[in-house]
Amino acid sequence: MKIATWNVNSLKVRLPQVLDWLALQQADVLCLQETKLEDKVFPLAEIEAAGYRAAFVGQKTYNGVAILARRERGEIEAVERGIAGFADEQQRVISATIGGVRIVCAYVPNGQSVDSDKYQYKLRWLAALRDWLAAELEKYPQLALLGDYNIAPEDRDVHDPAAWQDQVLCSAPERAAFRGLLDLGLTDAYRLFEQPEKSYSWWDYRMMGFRRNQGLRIDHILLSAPLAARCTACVIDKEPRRLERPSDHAPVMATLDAA
DNA sequence: ATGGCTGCTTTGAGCAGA
Repeated sequence: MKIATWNVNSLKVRLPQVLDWLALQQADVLCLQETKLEDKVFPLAEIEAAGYRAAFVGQKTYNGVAILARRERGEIEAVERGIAGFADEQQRVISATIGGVRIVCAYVPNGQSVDSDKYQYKLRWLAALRDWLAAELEKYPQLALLGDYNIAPEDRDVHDPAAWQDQVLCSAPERAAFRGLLDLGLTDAYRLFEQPEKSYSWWDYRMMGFRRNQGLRIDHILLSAPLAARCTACVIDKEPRRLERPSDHAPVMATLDAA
């Protein structure tokens, strides 16, 4: 079972790339962030025509998340939107069960800068996510949290750690929040395996960030212990970032052995 | 030192992203 996450920065613009990527990779589950689409205009027909089902929640202009699942994998079950107990107008979380695996698709707030109100919202949001996930893991021991975390967990996930030190995406409180998720018993699938140095999942559109590999690793797949035991690979696919009109994020994909 | 790109918005300059 191949499960993946991709911040597409507008599904309206990136839908052809998403469909091409699914056909190429044959991913079973793809979590999308920043769809930027209201539910009434979500391209469900095109996705179904490609052999996938979808659960989604969105809004105009900002945020928006979706879970796509290959029809052969069966129904998308027990769909839940948002973080229970955390009222939030921003559509950043959707969860569902596919093939016995609880999939949580998350778009963590960006935070803008460490001295902004948005940063405080990000930290509150992450605390609520952790508390909610603690309970979800009791209900669903086979749980994967996939998405755009907007956190580079360690300096090795940053092209220029000195420049980014204490900046948003890299600050100590954000990294502590990331470790708080690991403390729930989750494992960073990417770090289960030997990986190339200077591996990133996001590159700034400006200043030829991608060509110079000036990036950050901020998109992650965290696995509960039973799933980590089944994980045989985790990769960042940089190919879509090379396309015309790319998202600024690359997809991340983990492979799980049969249970 | 600043902004450097992209997508979006009751179309056009400003926002948000990271």
